[in-house]
Amino acid sequence: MPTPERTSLDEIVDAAARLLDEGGPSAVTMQAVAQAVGVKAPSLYKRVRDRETLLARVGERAADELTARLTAASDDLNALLIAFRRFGHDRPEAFRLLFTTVVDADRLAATSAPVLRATTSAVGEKHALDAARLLTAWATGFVTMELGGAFRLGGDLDQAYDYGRAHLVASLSNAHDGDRPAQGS
Amino acid sequence: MPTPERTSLDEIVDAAARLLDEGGPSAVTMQAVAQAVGVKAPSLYKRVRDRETLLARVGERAADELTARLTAASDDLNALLIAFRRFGHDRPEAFRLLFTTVVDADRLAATSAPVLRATTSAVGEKHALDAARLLTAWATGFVTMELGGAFRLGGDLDQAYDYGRAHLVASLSNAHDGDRPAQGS
DNA sequence: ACCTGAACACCGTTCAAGT
DNA sequence: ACCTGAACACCGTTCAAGT
Repeated sequence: MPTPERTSLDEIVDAAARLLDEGGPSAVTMQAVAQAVGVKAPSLYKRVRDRETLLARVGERAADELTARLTAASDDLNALLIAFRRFGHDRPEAFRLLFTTVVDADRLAATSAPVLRATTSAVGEKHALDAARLLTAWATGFVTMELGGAFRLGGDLDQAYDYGRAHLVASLSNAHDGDRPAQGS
Repeated sequence: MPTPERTSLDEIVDAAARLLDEGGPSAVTMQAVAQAVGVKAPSLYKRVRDRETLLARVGERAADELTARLTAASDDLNALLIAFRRFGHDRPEAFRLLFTTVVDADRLAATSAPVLRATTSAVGEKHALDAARLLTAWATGFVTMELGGAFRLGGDLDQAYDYGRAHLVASLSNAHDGDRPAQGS
């Protein structure tokens, strides 16, 4: 006689994401997740291999949310960089998880797509990937250091981000003109 | 009758750093550290408050090593950026720990000093801190993403780092001329 | 004064037994 | 077919007892 399902993978990942946001990775215990969805810890292993893959699922959700935010930023470099940092502020633990767990190649490509479109129109196809890596590395490092408290030499961090963003966007727009199609062609 | 000391804080932190390098944070158990220095786990609590502060000590060592490497890079922006990445490659787990644990302000200032000297001569005092943050954020993000496997859209990562480094150093050198003292004055 | 065995609370995970 | 209690191995940490 089959027992009715008392939860689902979706509900489990939801609960894990909520616990992560509220208390960091150490708060995501199998027991806490189980209690949040109304079962006992061993039942979770019917839906998920182990804690590590559960956290990987949470990381995938975070990647998808970031992709949605970046896609909504409409291929504008400044808007993309601002949306990226805002995601880090809104969901710091999810942001950290993104760069801790390994995300699959397809999802990675989806997240990168809006940035690549924007850099392609800024510096041309030839250097679009290099430019995208320059921008995402900078933004990732800035937010990582900001969240980790590594920026404590004074000054306004909003202004520091603006400085870097303006500098990068301007210098990318000015660079590599020779590699872009001539204007008006 | 006093028992002779069978270990020391230095030896304990050494062992923890070695375990971190070899197996990541999860390999740094109090039992493994204790065994490595020849005592039982409870004895560690005579020298260190708890595991978290032990990892903080390891992080401080890593910060000091990075400071030494950057100081040896002699205030040249390109050399600094290359040395920074090399540290990440040589000690990936220590690198990650640096941006996970909170390092104290004095040590942070010491690590930043060589970079600030180099950016001061590149863009002038007024924007030295902004420029230092731009460079360290980029390098931190690049190495973090590289170590985490977030760069998988193809291409040579050495070349990608060169691209970013050359772009940043050149654009910083060209920018802010108005804020620097006139040449030869 | 340092070290240790024993104990405690808390993990992740497995599995036989229930329905 | 899903759920659970019980159990296991393994953590970090405390503390009374040893020397």
